[in-house]
Amino acid sequence: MENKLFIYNTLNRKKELFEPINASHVGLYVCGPTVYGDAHLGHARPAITFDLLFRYLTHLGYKVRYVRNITDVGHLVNDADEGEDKIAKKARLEELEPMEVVQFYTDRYHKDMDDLNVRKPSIEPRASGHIMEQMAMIDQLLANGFAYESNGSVYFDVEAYSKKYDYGKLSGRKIEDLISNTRELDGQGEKKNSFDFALWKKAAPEHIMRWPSKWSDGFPGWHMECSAMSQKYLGEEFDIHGGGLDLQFPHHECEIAQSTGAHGHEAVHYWMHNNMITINGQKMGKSLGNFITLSQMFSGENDVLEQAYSPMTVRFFMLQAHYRSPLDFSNDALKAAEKGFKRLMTALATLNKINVSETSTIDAEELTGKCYDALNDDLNTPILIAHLFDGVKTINALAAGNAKIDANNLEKLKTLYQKLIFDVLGLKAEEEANTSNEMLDKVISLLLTTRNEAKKNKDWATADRIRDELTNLGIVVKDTKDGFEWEINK
RNA sequence: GGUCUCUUGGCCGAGUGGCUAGGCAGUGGUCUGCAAAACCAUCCACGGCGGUUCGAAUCCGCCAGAGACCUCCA
Repeated sequence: MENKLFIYNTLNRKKELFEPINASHVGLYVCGPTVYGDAHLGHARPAITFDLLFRYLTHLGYKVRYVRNITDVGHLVNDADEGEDKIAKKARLEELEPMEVVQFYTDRYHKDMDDLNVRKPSIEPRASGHIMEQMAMIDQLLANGFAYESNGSVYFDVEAYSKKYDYGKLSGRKIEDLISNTRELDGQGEKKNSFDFALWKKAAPEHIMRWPSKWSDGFPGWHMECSAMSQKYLGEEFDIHGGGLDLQFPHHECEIAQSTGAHGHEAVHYWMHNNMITINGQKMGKSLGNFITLSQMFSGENDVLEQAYSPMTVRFFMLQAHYRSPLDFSNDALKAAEKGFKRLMTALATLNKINVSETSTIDAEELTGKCYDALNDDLNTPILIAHLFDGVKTINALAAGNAKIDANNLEKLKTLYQKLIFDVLGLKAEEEANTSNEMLDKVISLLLTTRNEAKKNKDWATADRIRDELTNLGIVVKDTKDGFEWEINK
């Protein structure tokens, strides 16, 4: 395959030609959700970004193993909760088994991802199912002298690591800066240095989720799971690791330190980070309480929302911005995306009705080249979509008879749109509500047929009355040349 | 406080040292019995002040404003 894909590598802060370790295979790891609540708009960003990457690499002919984890253990809550596990906290509040909570929100997450047409990863490992692997890696770090045990917990020794390797290379941080900038946290007294991080944490008595180990009854530290699971499924060295920009430090920095400390070399060749979703210019986040869940987006049930937005509207909205740019939520922006998406899909339908000519005023090859150039430039979907909209103008001109296209070019154009819109961008036609109710469809068709007969008889009063009454009921009537169309207005 | 990023037209959002981004909205038009929808055309721009340059919105500096990370976070 021709390899022209450039990826922005956070490690070097520049776009680099993507060259996989194995010419035909790609290993991709992405940090997945912590399943203690519904997924919000922010979760959709990495899911869609790396779904796009997964789809594009597959489209290019690579065999991709895409691993996206489920975090169901280990993350500490804020200090008010004294280190209680997030999952355990939720479980206590709702009097459910921790794993019941995990299952509930994992299922909800999967439903949201399906709605967004996000393809399932090849492997979706859970942290709780990989305690052994994490303990083994901790052993390795202890043996290599980059970790120490303290009061039943095990910590990563950042100072020792820094003597040999560069801690902070990913996020551009220096040890000296870290020394003065760490606040007091639970268990600080057990650590040699404030910036050391937990590999294994001894569980407090009230802590429900715990596993026995040689150090203590406890649970793995915040960052172990990704290092251990990526290694297990993708090897000690693999191609791409992705995640949200907010995970760059400390999470990904710690992952690098853990993997390097355990194996003597780095694991990841390309680090990719998607930017944040903001609302009124501020990050959308759980702790800020300003998030909109995906199911709320789809149903419209949130005070911030002026209406419901379909999953494809949300997906298209995100693809219209570059994944490394912050993206601000607003009703106006979503409405614009909704209309734009509709225009694109309408043109796609038009494309199938175009007549072939002997000659062609259209060069499909040129448009194809532009589209792939955009994708190859660090997945520049806004540019790609701009080119697709230029193509929409062309398609409409063809349909109106203002341009000509031969069979060869038409076939190329159709293939291009099919592949890019469905396979790569992962968009899909959304079923109109009217097809879901056959009875309603028949009744309205009857009414509109009657209306058309009235129109033929120039009985405008009757025709308008039917249209107006339907409009009052929330049904929009659209006359066409050979009949009518209708849809339910939201 | 430390590190870093950003500032584009009514809104969203690309890009670039000189050549139309694109979408939505607005305006005008085609179509229609009228409308809606669709389609066509079109207005509006690069935070402020300096500098480099033949030429900068694009490079550099300063100022102003916004944000991210430094703590679980997508």
